[in-house]
Amino acid sequence: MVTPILTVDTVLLTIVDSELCVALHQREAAPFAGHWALPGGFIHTHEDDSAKAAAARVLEVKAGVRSPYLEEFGTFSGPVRDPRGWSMTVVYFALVPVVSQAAAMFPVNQLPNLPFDHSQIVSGVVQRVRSKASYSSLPVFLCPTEFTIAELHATYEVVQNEAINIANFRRKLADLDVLEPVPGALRTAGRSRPSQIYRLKKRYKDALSVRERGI
Amino acid sequence: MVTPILTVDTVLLTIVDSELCVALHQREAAPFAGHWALPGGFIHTHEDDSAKAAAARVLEVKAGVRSPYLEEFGTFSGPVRDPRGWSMTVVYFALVPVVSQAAAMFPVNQLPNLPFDHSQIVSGVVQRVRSKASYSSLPVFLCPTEFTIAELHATYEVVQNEAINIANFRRKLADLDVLEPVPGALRTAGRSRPSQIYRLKKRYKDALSVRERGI
DNA sequence: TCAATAGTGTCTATAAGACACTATGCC
DNA sequence: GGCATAGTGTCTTATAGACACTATTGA
Repeated sequence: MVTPILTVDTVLLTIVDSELCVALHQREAAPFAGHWALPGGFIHTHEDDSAKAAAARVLEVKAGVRSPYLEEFGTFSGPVRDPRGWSMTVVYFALVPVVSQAAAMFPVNQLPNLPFDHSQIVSGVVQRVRSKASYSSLPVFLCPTEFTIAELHATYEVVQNEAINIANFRRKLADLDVLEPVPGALRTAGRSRPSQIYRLKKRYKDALSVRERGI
Repeated sequence: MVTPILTVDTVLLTIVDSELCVALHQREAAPFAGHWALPGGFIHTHEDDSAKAAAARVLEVKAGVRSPYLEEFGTFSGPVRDPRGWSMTVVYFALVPVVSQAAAMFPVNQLPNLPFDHSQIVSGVVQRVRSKASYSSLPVFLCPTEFTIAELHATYEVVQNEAINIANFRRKLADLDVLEPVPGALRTAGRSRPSQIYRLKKRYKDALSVRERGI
């Protein structure tokens, strides 16, 4: 019995210029050396405590990103997806506010051709993120640690790819109960009323708050 | 670099005497030979087209169950969960109406001690199934191919572990639009009005219908 | 004081939940 | 006819969505 090839791959998402973007990495080794692909790699059994830990390591090494929101998406496997033989990859997705220079970011709907089944993986993840955004606090992980409601609202609109009524958004956001105002912190932009700055409550630092009925 | 041990495990659920039950299998080989555990095994790269196909094969061989509703739950991995070394398992869960004699069924809240992290896996799957039941047609896969609304209602109540108003249940079930009446088929039980027999519409044979706002 | 964005209040439409009601079989 | 369960109608309450309104700053 031949042992399958086992890897982890990561889908690192962030927003650049009001567009949802994914990090790609130029492969160094065969197969597909030189091609853009998702940051991925083998599990190092001597240092990784889990597949998720391996994914976190890959993100740090290949994209310069540390401890983002990280969630398992699922596995992809089969005899033909990798030319080297029967393979399985465990896919994780991560959301970060900004990305170091180490990673090249591509808008999710203008991707180059990707090797393996990476195109399919990205579109699956984007679908999942859109879906979870519609009923949870997931998109806050695309914002910096401190932000205004207007900024978070814009983030939701980019992820959902549709206009969201800001008044109702505020109400539902209050229901989620994930944010706290930074005391005394206001942001002044132009000549309008300054807005309150918020941050995530501690207990939601790496958890989601979920609503029964949509945002 | 040491290659991880890679397996699939399955959580086969069904309802026996109004209780949600899981199939366990007595392990033949070490480690934990003789212990009750989830049906699982290695991927056979020469015959399995995917990890999911491996899970389907395991279910057929170890539990005598063929082509049920089968969904990936997630992976569990790490250096200590298997005494043989760094391991990963991909967990799939299956829902079936009845179970062949091949499998021993245990109520999910009266399980024996299970090896590896199988207890944690079962409770995770049960939580996921309960959650999906609350907004989708998932529990129909626990019913035989033909059933009455009352039977399906009872199934939902077992899965959700709470009373569901039958009148509202009918309305929401109609919204899901997954069932069709079997023409002319009625079920008579006792001296009351016979009930219409329904079956799944073809296009939902292995897909779910999902509602925005709960069942 | 006016422009601009922050933030609140409220009306309407729709869906959920409770529950009374009718329907239809067998005894 | 009456018992039992199938199945429907409808009233009340909660939530979503639309949108008008007030608040607060800088220019």
